[in-house]
Amino acid sequence: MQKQIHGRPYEERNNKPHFTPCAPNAVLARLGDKWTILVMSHLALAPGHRLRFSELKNGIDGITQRMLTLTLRNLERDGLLERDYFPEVPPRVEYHLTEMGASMLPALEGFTSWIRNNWPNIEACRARYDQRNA
Amino acid sequence: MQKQIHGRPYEERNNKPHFTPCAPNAVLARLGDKWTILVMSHLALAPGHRLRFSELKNGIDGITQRMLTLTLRNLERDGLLERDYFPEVPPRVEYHLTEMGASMLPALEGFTSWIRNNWPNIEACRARYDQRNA
DNA sequence: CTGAATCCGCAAAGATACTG
DNA sequence: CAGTATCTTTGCGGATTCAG
Repeated sequence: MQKQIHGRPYEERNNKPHFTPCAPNAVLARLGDKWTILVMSHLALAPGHRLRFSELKNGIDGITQRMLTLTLRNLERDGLLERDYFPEVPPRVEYHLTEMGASMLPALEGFTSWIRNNWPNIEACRARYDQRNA
Repeated sequence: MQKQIHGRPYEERNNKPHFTPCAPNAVLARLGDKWTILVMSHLALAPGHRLRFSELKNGIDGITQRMLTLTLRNLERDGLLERDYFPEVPPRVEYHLTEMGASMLPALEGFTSWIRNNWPNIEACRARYDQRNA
């Protein structure tokens, strides 16, 4: 396992940590985790790209409070969304995409359109592969 | 035609989007794993989109034989590359992108260009976030 | 309502040794 | 050269409980 600090991989060179720049994998790893795309998609569709915690929780089937919180924290840390806390009773917390977060949507959509077009073929390839190795 | 965003079909339930488990996460999860992007990038740059096992192994820093084999098997299963075995002595195995695999490169490049443009900002956001929570 | 704090199981990933 | 087999370790994600 490669050493990591703050989610960033690095290697030891001459007893000193040397960071290896690997941005694409870092971003894709986040998007590829179990819940991030679902959170981003919900915010993409929401009016003002804004939803409160409970709306996300209820809208994403099967997600636990813990995983939703962790996913939101990571996206907030990356600057893709912002957290708005309203000290009411009961408390209310809203999340909205930042400008950078919203700017990612077209690029992401462009890539996922490839997936949309090729997914049936991928599934067919998997089925054939699994059949050959049965 | 079913409603979709980011390649993910969804249906309206109580005026809210409800996503059905599907393709984009499956593909992004594969691309986002530790080695897949590196393998795809090396093949993208290679003449004829073709490299032998040892070239990939030597070109990808830190990858183990086991993980390279697993990564290649998964990509082969999805139909993104093909394995060519030459029964020589010593044996030689080459991997090359399929037509579908090559067709993914422009879309992927379009998305990763966003990453390149925004990566410095993401890093700055992370640094600020970590500083605030120190 | 929106989290944080623990504990735990399981699958993924690394290390190492062996093989056609 | 290009894998497979086995063992060990790591870390994600789920379940549950507590708190502001």
